[in-house]
Amino acid sequence: MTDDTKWLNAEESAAWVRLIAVAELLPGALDAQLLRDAGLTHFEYVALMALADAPSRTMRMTELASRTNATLPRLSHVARRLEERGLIRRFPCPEDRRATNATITEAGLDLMAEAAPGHVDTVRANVFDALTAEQLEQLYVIAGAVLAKLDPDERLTATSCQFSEGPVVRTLAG
Amino acid sequence: MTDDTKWLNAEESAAWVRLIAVAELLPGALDAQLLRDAGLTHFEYVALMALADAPSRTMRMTELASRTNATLPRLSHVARRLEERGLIRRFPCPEDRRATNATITEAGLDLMAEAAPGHVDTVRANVFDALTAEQLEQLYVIAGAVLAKLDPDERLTATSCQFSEGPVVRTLAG
DNA sequence: GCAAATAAGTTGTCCCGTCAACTATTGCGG
DNA sequence: CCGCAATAGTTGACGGGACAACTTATTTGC
Repeated sequence: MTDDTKWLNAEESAAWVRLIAVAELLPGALDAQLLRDAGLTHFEYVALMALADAPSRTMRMTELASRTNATLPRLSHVARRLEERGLIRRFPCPEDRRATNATITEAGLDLMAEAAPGHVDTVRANVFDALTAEQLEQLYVIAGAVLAKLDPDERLTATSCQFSEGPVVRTLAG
Repeated sequence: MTDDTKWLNAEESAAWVRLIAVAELLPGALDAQLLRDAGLTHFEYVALMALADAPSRTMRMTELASRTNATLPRLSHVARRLEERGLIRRFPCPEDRRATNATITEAGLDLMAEAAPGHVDTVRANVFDALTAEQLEQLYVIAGAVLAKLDPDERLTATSCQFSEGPVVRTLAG
């Protein structure tokens, strides 16, 4: 039986098992903490953060969907729920009346301010506390190389910094 | 306003954005290819692979759930569907009559043999083709360090190698 | 040995995401 | 300009996963 498939060697296989395990467990860990402490899924958190970081805290639905790797129907459902909770507001775009703009509300910003510290703690506890400075740099490079394949247009990474002294914190600081 | 939260610095924030993007995109890419070419989700693929690699191609439901990071109800639903498709069989465990054993069938092994090459190709195309040998080693170490936090019991990684000349391939060759 | 506690699975319900269909608006070719 | 394709977004139906309730079997404690 001929087999021209280039199977993974031992090193690749071992690394793959670990990478898959991380990709499997990390979202669950983030969701669990955010749901428990702020009633938000990680997806909702990212979407709200994207709005908070946007100019005038407003973004088109299509743009937001692209940045968060969501389909438009998914984002529409999520936006409806967030709007019902008073965390965002939607209104038709003046320039293109097909489009809808979403804005994070003050209540939304308050919730983000409340949720962010616990989330950052979780990120540290699960990831960065385990890494050296050197490994942090390596992770950045490796993830970048993989993303060049998975996300060649850089839809997900074309975002301003999310956790340092960004617009949200500035907003909170007044 | 005092704030004792240790926010992410620029390097950490940049690495985090990329890591989250990978964790977000990778499962979708794997699911898409496997669903298209074999009608299997990545979760089903991993579950079948775990069975194929198990001694006598059989495993307890609880053990399989633990290895695949699934709740027991979820695995039960998935197992029912896989059984309806003739890919696995379930039968009560003789030693503990509470328990259920799952076995992958010949049809299941055939499907795995059919699906594996395309899956490995996808893994290479999206991950390993982008990495140097040095980065492969770094990825292994970094993912291991993160998993020590996320999965201290090594439930997900206590598996035999999945892609090199393992039991599945031997079964196919024999 | 028996009752209570625990463990293994299954089933049903609810919620979220995907897909398909639909509306409304804009852009484009003739 | 006018008709048609393309774009933006919403809605409803369907399917998968989480959670709770339940059944059955085993273990533990007395």
